[in-house]
Amino acid sequence: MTMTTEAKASTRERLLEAAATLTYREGTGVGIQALCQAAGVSKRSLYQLFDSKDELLAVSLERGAPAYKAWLLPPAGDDRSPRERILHVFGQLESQSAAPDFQGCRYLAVQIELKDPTHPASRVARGVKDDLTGFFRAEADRGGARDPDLLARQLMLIFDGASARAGVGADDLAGLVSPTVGGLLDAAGLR
Amino acid sequence: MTMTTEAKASTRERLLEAAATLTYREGTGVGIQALCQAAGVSKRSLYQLFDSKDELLAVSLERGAPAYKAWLLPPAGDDRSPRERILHVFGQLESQSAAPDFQGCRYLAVQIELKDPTHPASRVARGVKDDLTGFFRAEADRGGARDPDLLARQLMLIFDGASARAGVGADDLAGLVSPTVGGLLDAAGLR
DNA sequence: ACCAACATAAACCGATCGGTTTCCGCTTCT
DNA sequence: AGAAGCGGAAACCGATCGGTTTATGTTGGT
Repeated sequence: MTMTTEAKASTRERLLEAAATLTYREGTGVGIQALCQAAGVSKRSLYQLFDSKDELLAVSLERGAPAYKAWLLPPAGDDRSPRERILHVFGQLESQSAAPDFQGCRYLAVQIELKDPTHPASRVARGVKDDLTGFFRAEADRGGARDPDLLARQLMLIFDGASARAGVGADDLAGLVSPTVGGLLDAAGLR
Repeated sequence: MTMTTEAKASTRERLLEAAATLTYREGTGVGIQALCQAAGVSKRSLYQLFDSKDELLAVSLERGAPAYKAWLLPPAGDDRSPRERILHVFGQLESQSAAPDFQGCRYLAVQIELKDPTHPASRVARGVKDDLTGFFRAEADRGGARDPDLLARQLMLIFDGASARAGVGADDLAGLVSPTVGGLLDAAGLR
């Protein structure tokens, strides 16, 4: 057997990483030539690892999702209150928005750029967004919100709005997100 | 004189209209071939009316801005309260979001698609967004909000968030926007 | 009736698109 | 050492990109 475990997984990983980086910075319209060059991989290798550019984008987005969630969401077995756990998410967003290369939530951007909701990458993006909505609703529920579904939708409104505004450089979110979310949680009666 | 008034303005107008329609539906990446075909105009005419595709996009966006504002904002000499005037904007957004071909705010989409903020079309889009922010701030001020600047930023958060969420089909905004904005206005002490 | 301006269709330009194929070097196993 | 296969470089495919040019109407003014 040829080292089944431990694997370096290099060529595929480099492609996925390059796809993640370049499509975020330049949009989903980046050429596969640029992708391959950035990854140091030949087009030949690309097309024997993936069926198409679309699939590469989708897999790249999907592979990055767990890390994104792990970074955005609080640990599962957290002892903090739902309120604090929800605010944690927005704190992460706000801190990320300070980065010089921040361009907003990549999953939202992908859905906007690829107008077609049936595009594989768009489907993956929608799934990630749905997961975040689910987190909000679960916490809203746990915190005894008056209308957990409504609160979850409101939080997503703020999340995507903040992400988009900061992503296009229209706002830096400083002193904006926390009070807004706080007000929402108060109004929802989140204990 | 060759009919200075009354003008049919056909060729240029058709191009601007086609640009508005197609870039909204398909994104800023549409080819000029498709643009010309939709407008029933030759590429030659395009390039003697505009310097480049980028300029065409920018002019198209700019030409549509007054109509957009007229539709979105309440009449200038309105006798309604600031609160009602602000809610009018969100009512318009919500009603627009029901349309089957709604894809979110085109000015936000343009900024996200063209990552480059110096792109002429991106500059135009930013200007329109700034105008809306200015409207919110003016109304917040007039209504005696505790912190008019903060309220304006919050309202833009909601506006862009709602536009993006509805645009990608993640939410239909029904029963979501009005209570959320209402809560914000209450919290800001808008009389 | 003639002329000038404008708009069209279509060929053309070099560059790039997504995707395929050929060739060749390098590693790795036997 | 020899065989097998992975992966990189690069040519190649037809199509399209943004943009230019030529040649052919078509129109309206005098």
